[in-house]
Amino acid sequence: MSFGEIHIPFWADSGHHRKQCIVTNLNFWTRDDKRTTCGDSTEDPYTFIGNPLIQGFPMKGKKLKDKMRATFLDYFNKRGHKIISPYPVIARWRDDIHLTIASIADFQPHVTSGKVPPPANPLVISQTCIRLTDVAAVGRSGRHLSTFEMMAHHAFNTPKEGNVIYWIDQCVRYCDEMLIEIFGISPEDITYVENPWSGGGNAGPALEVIVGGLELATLVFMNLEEHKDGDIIIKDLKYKEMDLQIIDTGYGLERFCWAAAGTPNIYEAIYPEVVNWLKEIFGYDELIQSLKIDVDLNLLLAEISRLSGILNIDVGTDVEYLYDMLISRIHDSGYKISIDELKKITEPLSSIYAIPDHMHAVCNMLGDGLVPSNSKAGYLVRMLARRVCRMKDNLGISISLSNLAEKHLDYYLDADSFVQSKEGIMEILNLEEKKYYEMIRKGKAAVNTALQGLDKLESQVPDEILYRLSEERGINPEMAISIGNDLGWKKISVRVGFAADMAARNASITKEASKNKNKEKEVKKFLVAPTSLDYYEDTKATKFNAEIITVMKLSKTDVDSFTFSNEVEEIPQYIITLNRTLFYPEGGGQLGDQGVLKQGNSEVKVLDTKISGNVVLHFTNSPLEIGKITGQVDWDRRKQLMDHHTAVHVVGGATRDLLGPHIWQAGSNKGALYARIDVTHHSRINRVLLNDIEDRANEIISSNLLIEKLILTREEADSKFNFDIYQGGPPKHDQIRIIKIGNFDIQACGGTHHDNLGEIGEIRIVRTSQVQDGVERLQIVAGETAREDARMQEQILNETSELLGVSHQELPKTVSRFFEEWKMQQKRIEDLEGEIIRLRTSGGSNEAIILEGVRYVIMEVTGDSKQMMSMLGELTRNPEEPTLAIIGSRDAGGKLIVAMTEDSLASERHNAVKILNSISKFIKGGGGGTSSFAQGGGSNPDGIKDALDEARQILGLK
RNA sequence: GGGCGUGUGGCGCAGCUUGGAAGCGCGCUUCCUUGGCAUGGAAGAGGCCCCGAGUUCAAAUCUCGGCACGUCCA
Repeated sequence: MSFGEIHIPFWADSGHHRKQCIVTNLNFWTRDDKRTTCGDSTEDPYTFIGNPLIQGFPMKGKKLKDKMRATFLDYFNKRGHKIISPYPVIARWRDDIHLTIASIADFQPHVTSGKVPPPANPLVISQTCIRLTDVAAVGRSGRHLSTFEMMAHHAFNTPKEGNVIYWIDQCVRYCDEMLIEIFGISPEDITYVENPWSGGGNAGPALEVIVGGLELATLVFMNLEEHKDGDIIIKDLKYKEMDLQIIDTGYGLERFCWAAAGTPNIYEAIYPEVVNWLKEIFGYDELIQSLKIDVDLNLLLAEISRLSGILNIDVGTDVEYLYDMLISRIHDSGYKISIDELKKITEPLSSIYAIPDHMHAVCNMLGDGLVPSNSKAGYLVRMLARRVCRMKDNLGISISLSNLAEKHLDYYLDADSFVQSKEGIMEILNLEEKKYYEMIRKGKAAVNTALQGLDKLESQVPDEILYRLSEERGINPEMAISIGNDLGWKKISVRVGFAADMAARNASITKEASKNKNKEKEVKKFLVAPTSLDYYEDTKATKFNAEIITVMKLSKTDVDSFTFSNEVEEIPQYIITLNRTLFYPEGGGQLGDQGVLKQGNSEVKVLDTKISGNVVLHFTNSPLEIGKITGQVDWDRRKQLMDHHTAVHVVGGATRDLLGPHIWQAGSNKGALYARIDVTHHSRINRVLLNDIEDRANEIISSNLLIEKLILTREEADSKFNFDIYQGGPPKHDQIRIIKIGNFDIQACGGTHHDNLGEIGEIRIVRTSQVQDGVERLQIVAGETAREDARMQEQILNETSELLGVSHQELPKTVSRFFEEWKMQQKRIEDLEGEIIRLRTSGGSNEAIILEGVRYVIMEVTGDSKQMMSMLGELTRNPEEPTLAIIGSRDAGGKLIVAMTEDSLASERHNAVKILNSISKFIKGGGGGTSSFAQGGGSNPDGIKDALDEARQILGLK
């Protein structure tokens, strides 16, 4: 028996036979003797359209989903499965994925690795998932969704410990019984296709459950893990059997709904109200009537769904190519319509279908407290929002994003269960829509500029231009072309295959990037006994006795493999490890402790402390002998670090309090000099708001709450608190340390904290900056540093006041007055210089000589090159008075400028560069320019006079 | 996390490739045209070319750093 084959008693008990599909060659199990295909092949059309497969669900939309979900949960609940509430759609407990892509993702990696027990066993759940890999197919294929609910029953077995809840046989029995008894599906219609699953380091046999041409569920029996000594080979990777064996199932809620509704596609089954609303606003019925085509629209749409199920729609697929495929198949099926008519029917529909799907994902993501951004998960929601904007613009309907969201929330979601309020979601979407249209507006200018060199009759736009517009300006190729058409390049179009090339280009760039990423520097492993971390017991203790385990000299490359903060004053030379320590190692954004280690009469400085695995590394300036030591942590610094760390929690809580539940810590850093916290927020935080946050934070501090420190298991922590305890990032251990400041702020955190809030004293928020769109950085100082900061500011003000001789209050006014005056005086100097030139060169002045219709002005002036320029402007700009001017200045090593009135007698007769080159040697320099204007400089200002004399000589003026 | 791009009168932008006199459109001021408005015409004011270093005789332009902003990919 080869891997992936599934032989269970149930097959014989229920009359199933194993067959091989004549199309896909896959093996499958069926009760139907005559069946030759597996059910999911190109020869298996949907049979349920217009003829519901699942009985007893006459409704559509949310009611249908609710009843379907309840039915599923109830079936498994009655069979011993505990119902688990769905997890958030933003996978904040993981650092490898942004979105919850499957129900099993809820339990990875902590439960699936065996470290943490599952919340219940067995369990049943209906998990909202978001997958954006096939987003291009949504609305077009008839079945793709970017957001869906994965209904699932899971069981976690540890056969080695004799603990098996159930395995393949029972799992299939549950599934089969439910489909037949609960959903009324006839037994002959069900096929189970053997199709083993692998991915993400795990693998196992699996069954795809196909009914009526539609894959309703997948049953995965995860029992293998990737291992270098594994004896099972799948897709060139070695696997071995796991201790933990998992029933991982996935039933597509929306697909069940579709099969129950029998609509031409999945969207009509779950979003009927919004689809009809959009059709009405767009005028879809009128469009169809005006086309005067003689086909049954429902049958045509069903046919498109069926064909799309066979054709592969991928991210890089060209829409044009798809239509070519589709139209020939539709002609084969006997429909007499042209490709243009087909496009007119389906193009608007693809948007009308995709909009509610995208809005469902957008509302779920924003509802979970996500803030749109230009990176990470925030970018994904922005991308979806922008797709919706583009689609509604293409449809030509004028409904705002927030209106779409409002409608969607009312029909399909329970905003009450969201972290973010309905108003919050709408506000964010209004901001997003504004940003989108601003991008389009700027994009128009960018397209115009980018196309400048292109002939208006040209039909091809160079690929590079389109790539750049898309990557730098967010203008996708279709949009760029359409803007170009409006701007006068009537003939240009997106070349066939461009989308695929662009996707390939992105893929190769990504591949290249990940290749470089894998070259990360190797961190030295320290294979010594774990250090006892005694700093948690009493965060105020600073003096301790311990024994040295190792002393290691650091080489240059060793030093480079660590990153030291700018608070580390000298480059460490040694690493000392101890059996126990009170030195807190850098972690959770809190910098490492400093201090000293003493041994007899020797004393070494601890410059920094880090942790590697569970070994604390003390970075020192000198070595010590193996043996006993006394350690002393620098308390002033530690106290400051604790002030800052606790302050960061308080400021984070205060910000969330005032700005809303979407405030999430995106990173933090706590040093002795200052601390900073990055928070997710959709707008810049101005000083007024910052003052409010600062006030709120100080208010909390003066309430002197108790700071509780709890140690819980991962299970306890997850069940007792919300996911927002993981502000500092996904948990890395199965023991969770909770820092609880009353009910104001509760977080999992490994840092050192005070016992009472009052010990911080005072918090000042110094400034904000933006780390990326949607992430604000608050720089804060607390405790002694806060007072020092205030003193420093005071000093700067004092010095400035003294300099200007005015009080603090007068400073802004005075400085701005000085700036204005300076500008006016610059202007005045320029005017006066012009006036001087005029005086020196007019009337009887001997510095201007007129020779054969050209005025020659050769003179020495004062001023830098900018000032000389404006003088020359005076001299040579008037075309009525052809002038050749040569002026020199002793400024900065000597400067010479030769200029003449353009297109005049003067410029006809002389060449500025030639004149300059023959006189610049006197100032030991060079220069250049155009034939009517040249400037140069040198290093010998005393040569100016000689240079000007030489010029007179050359020009025959002497 | 990685890449790319942008910052120039009040507003919107060009110039940067290849260093050599800071430009365009709208707006603003004054005047002319008109019964008035729309409009048309003429003249004019308004620039630390984001900040700081460097290269250079010379930087809006090239290099590096900072600040602000945009965008794509994972």
